[in-house]
Amino acid sequence: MRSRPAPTSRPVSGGPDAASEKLGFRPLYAQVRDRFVQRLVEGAWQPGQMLPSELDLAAEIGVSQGTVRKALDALASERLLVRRQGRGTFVAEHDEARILFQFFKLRRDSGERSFPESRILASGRVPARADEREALALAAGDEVVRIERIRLLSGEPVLVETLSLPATIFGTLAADEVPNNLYGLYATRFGVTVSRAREKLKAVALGEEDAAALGVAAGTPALLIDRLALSLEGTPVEWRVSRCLTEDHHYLSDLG
Amino acid sequence: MRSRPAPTSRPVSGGPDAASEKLGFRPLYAQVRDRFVQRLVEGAWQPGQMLPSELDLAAEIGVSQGTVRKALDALASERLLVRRQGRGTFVAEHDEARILFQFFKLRRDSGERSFPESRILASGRVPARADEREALALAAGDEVVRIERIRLLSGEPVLVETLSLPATIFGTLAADEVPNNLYGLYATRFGVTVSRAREKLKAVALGEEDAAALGVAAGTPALLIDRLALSLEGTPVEWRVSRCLTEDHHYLSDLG
DNA sequence: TAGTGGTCTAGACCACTTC
DNA sequence: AAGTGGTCTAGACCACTAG
Repeated sequence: MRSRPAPTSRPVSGGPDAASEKLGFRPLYAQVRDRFVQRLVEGAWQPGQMLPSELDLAAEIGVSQGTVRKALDALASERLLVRRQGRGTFVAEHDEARILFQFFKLRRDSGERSFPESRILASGRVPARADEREALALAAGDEVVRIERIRLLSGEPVLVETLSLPATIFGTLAADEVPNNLYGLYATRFGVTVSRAREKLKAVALGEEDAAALGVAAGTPALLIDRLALSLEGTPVEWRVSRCLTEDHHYLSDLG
Repeated sequence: MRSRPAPTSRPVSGGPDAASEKLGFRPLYAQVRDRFVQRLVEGAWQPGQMLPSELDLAAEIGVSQGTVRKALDALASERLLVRRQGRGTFVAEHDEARILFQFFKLRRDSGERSFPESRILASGRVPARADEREALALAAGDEVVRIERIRLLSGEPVLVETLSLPATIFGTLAADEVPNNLYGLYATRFGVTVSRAREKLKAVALGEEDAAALGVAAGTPALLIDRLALSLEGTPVEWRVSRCLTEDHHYLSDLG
């Protein structure tokens, strides 16, 4: 686990050494965590796969079980792994349940939540606009896959959204293969795991087109959600701007 | 620490016992955590106060240092305690910096965030309306302290809000003593710690009064934030409905 | 220098799941 | 019964802060 001296058979007995020579100090369990993340990024550990037991991992790396445990617990709290007592530790999957819980904050006012169905309005690979280049950190001349769709809850249209994806990653995405659960597709087809996102919310008046698509009058107030989704490595992989009707729905945010 | 047998001098040697007799199983560190929360609720540990060291607490309760550590770490992750290496463990305070970070999600579009100043429009103790009774779980005939105020960022009015507080707790709150940082006052004057809140967001069109107060045209889209704040014990202590202009501001939500 | 929290280890036992 | 993660303990040492 240390970065400099060649590990002998039983390397670590106290704390870190190479790390403490520098000013920065990175605990052993954090280094182990990073090593595990690397395996996820490389795809050595696939979604749904069961990891070796804590003791096996500890023996392989040459640290104690407790240190491996801290690393695995950290990754579980980041929702990259799922731990189940008696069964094992697994790589998290982007199934609908997880998306619904982690990334979909819109609820019926009654409190129930359901996964929205989607209807594609337009889709294609086009040169990135300036705002798309800025959001996704692209260079001039880069392309994006741009998707416009409408989403319905219980059959009612509640939002229209525009998605912009870097063509360098998603260039081969065809319009007719856009599923309801996009993040699952990103993972299985492109090996990209969306691990977190930041959303900026505003209130706006709907324009003519959006209003028509949603079947309401132009000028109707709508919740604007500007989402930037980041991969495991922290690079932006999706920019999504949604305009939502909030007559019967709300965005739920838990603080604290 | 066990709930049934009278503890002798050195009680615990393995795991829980009384707990495992029942179907439910509550780990030792969770019981220790609960015991610490109780001290916070009772006010035995005051905001800003330094706690005894881990070893002292462990000796007092009769568990190992590691178990006390897990309990303290849990409370620190709930932001009820603040731990600082080399200094000690302290009871968290509701200073402006914490409020700004934990409860105030409105940002300038430029990204900077600042604490808004407040201007009281109206304030008084009145019978609770039906919606207030429902939000705060009050009974018919109960009273609330209702406050209407406007808040400004960099001198610009950005939101109007209505706060409803149970009079049973905050009945003695006078209009002229409402500070900018309310949660700090709740803690110091009423012994109530706001530990978490849930917010529901919608987009609405401003009514005549709100629009006039904010100096914009009626019908301007605004972000409606409906916040219910909960105390340490989990009881609702404040209901707050804000209408925010989002021309130059947005609500920031981090997912993942 | 002393005291605090933070890390790491080692080993025992408990709770849960599966065979 | 075997294997997994979860809890608990005990003790050593490290990093940070303050007097």
